Amino acid sequence: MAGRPLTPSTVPAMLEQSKISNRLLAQLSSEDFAALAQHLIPVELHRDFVLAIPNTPILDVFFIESGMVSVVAEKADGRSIEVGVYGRDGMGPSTVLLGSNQTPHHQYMQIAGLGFQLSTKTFLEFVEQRPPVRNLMLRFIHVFMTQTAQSALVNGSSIVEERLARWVLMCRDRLDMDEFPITHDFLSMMLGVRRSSVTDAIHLLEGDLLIKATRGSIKILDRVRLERAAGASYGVPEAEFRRLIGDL
Amino acid sequence: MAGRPLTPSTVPAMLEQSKISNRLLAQLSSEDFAALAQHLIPVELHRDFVLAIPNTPILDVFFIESGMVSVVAEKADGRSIEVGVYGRDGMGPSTVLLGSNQTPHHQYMQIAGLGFQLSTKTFLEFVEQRPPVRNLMLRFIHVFMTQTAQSALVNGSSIVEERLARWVLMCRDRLDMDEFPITHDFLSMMLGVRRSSVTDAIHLLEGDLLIKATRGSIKILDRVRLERAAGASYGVPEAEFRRLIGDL
DNA sequence: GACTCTTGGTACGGTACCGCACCGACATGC
DNA sequence: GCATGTCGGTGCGGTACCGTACCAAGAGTC
Repeated sequence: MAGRPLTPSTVPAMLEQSKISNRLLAQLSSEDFAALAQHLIPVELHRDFVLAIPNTPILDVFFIESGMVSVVAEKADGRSIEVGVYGRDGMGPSTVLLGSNQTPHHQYMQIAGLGFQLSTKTFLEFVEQRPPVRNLMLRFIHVFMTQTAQSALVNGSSIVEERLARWVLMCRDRLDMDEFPITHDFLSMMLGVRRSSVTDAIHLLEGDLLIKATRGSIKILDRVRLERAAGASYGVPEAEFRRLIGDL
Repeated sequence: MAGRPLTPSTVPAMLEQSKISNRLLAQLSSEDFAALAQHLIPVELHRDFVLAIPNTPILDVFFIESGMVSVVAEKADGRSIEVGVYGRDGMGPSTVLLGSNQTPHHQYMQIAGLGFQLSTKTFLEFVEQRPPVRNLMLRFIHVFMTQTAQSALVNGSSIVEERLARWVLMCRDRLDMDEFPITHDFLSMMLGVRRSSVTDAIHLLEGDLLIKATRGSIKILDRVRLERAAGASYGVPEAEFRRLIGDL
């Protein structure tokens, strides 16, 4: 595959599967990958880039190479909360695979990155013809559901400090950096708490030397102890991912 | 179909689709229903009947005719919370359709009822051959995901009184009774709060004459105003169900 | 009728949040 | 240099919960 001469139809991307970060694309058979690659348009996904508007037809789907997507549910009264995240571990909006061409949730880039775009129509036609691809995508959806359920669990039973530690770990898992740009204000929307509650929780984790926060950025100092700080909030969906898809 | 003589292979159930309560089975084409009906074993589902044990192979799936299933996530520290419910509106454990033969969650009958059982293997072979059936099931999974996301949202941003009102409404939607058996203790597990917080919330709703609680039972007095009390906590997954499947 | 178990009402102090607000530190642009 | 906007630290009173505990009312058993 590599080194095959460029032809007009393959100009947009001469992709080598071995260089792909996306865990789903990396899992495909080389044939499936080659066939899908023809449709993948490399795109830059800037911060706040919108992947889905609530209750609006989803025209394109995205495989994430880097950066992170927040999936956010909003109440009629304006309060909102993150119900899941994905990055190089997934694709979305995955709801199109379940026969719904729209979702009640927001989806936007929380951390800027790169990805591949293709039309929903093309994607669905493709997976329809390739059951193994479809099955892989469905397993990802199961893992994502588990993550949403975990959010429901911790939102109802864990203190902010633990939930913050979980969020930082989930972010770390999807980026290859120990430091990433995020403001207290955004975190407060993700966790569904007051901005100053986030500030307090950050100070607690900083006091234990687990993270170091600077203006607009958080850096992980001690991942192992950070997992301990997250306690039972972290781990279940991550284990499901490894069981059903592979290493994160 | 009706009145066809009983033969050994069809003895377990001579089912008429028009008499089925389950919303998914009712949506099937008459052919698909007839084919599936041969595999359906009518079962009584007593209170606390277990449909899924966490991280344990799922050997059978169930279409619910009456009663209600709680899907419960549990943290390592023992705290647990309900992440979804289903009854005649669905089936489960639906995760088998996503290629996972187990789930990290508990599933058990919260309100006793009736249903149909069939082996996971038979079910998966059946849907594999019948795309319309499969697609219907996947749409149900989308709706269920929406419900879990809504739980994450309200657990993080609504007071107990609202969440209780939501739970009562979800229960009402799946049973045809305005009164159903449930203790404060069970509700406290479902909502992830203290038992006496449930008692307090019940008293608030009773004070507004929205419900009437007696020992081990809750009765709805005014559904319209109860929806108002639930506020933005209730409605989103229910709208998705109507959009993608039909009347509840 | 006495016993036991389940269920629900109530109370206590404690705390993890809340809404709101203010101000200083920092970054960007001119 | 100054202006403007973003971001984070802090404080205040308030409240919706918490953990724990005790007791009474109802329901089933013998």
